[in-house]
Amino acid sequence: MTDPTAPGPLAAIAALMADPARARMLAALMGGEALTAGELARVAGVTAATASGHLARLSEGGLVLVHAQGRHRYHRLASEQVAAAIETLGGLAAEIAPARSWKHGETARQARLCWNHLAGRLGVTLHERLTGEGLLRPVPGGWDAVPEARARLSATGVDLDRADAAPRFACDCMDWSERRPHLAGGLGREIASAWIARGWLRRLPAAGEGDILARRRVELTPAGRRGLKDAIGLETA
Amino acid sequence: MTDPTAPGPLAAIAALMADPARARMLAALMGGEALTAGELARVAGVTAATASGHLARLSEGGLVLVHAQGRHRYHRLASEQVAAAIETLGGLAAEIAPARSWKHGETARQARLCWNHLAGRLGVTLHERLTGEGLLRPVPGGWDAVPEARARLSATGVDLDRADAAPRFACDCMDWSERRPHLAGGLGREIASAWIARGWLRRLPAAGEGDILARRRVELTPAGRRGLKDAIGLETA
DNA sequence: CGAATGCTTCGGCCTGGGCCGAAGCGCATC
DNA sequence: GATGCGCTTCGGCCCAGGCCGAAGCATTCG
Repeated sequence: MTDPTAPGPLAAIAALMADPARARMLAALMGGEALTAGELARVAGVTAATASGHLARLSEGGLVLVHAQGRHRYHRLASEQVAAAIETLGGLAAEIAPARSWKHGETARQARLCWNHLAGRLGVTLHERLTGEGLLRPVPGGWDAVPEARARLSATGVDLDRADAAPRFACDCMDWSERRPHLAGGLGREIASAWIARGWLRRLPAAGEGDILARRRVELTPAGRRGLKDAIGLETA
Repeated sequence: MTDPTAPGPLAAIAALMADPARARMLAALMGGEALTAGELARVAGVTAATASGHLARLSEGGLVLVHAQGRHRYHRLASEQVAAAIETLGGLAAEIAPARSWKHGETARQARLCWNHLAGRLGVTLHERLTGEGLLRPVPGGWDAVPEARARLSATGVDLDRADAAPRFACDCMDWSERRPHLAGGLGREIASAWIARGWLRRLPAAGEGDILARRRVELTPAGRRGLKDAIGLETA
């Protein structure tokens, strides 16, 4: 009945992440953007042929979704769960591996994207502020926003209707660099996209060739710093 | 400077989990007990020689700690982080893989151990109860227990001094089967060990040959059911 | 209708690493 | 000490799978 050579579900998923080229692709996709096969081949450092094989395995394995558009094929992470798994594994790697692997990690610790939401010190601080002030209240499976929180966030351009429509309004995602939760779910996604659109957050260029965090780096702009202070009283270092 | 053939930190960690035999070993260690090399060889379904090689890699990779005692060598998971990574990856696997891989999973969804703390519906319900009632209050990086919570938990045999001594008093660990957080940290550990010692929780035997959740299964005893109701008003299904 | 571009498929090469049996080593027991 | 047991090391076998270049489809553009 059961195939004795079956790798087992955990090993099968881990194997998809266990190849350096695929790992680099997944890391790049943690920036939240959908990337073409060619772009992913470049970040992985392999030829198009090799990349194509890897991407086929990733999408067949359910980690990545593909969307053909013209002669391009756009790839993105399949779900919040996938992002959480990569983030968690990355955190473990950072803890275990020699620090040199992450020598460019300092700027990313300040602020970075975790798929579609905000991570790093900024993401964690935001989470602590919102939950500590009672603006978010614990509900089964996550958090709910009190009316005042909705009003204040709405004023920063966050689309709360779209956040409400998500399967999860707000839940936690463990932040590897801070070892504390940051905000995920519909609200986390809308906050990140609104603040980027508003110019409060800006994507940063890669720190160098083969920068594994390349597509995830963001920084808080001066306007963002002022805005956060005014809107929710968040003082940033 | 940087070795171009280096697998990258994420891939290196994933590779350790990507082998079926190693994955079964790690799954067994999620039960929280320290197991000998021989026991792990058996659960992995390989000879002692092969198991020895795997265990060397796991400990060199930092996922597992070894403790020699007489002619036995006891192995256990290295940290909360490692447990969290395995749990998250397992959750992803459960979401993606066909349900048949987890046909015996139903009992484990009710209650199981996640390394040293309680998971499954019971673990999640407990978390919701404690946070929802205000017995645990959000603090930066986790939760703190209000005095009444300390008194009530203490009455169930939980050693709060040992919980306080842990690097984290109480924090969240994402539960794969429920997709909600359960309680980890020092408090999570002490709760699990106290309630097992008190006979409120009982370890269950494996559901069959090659049961990947074998060493993690627990059940709430009738005494435990009554005790939880009396102590913290937790009604269990 | 070519020609260029993005991507996939195919075939062949090659290495990493999983597997075992046999032998070796250390501890515990007698 | 001698014997037994748990575990590791060594040597050799074998195969999954990563890599590429070349060729084959699509799509878009001139």
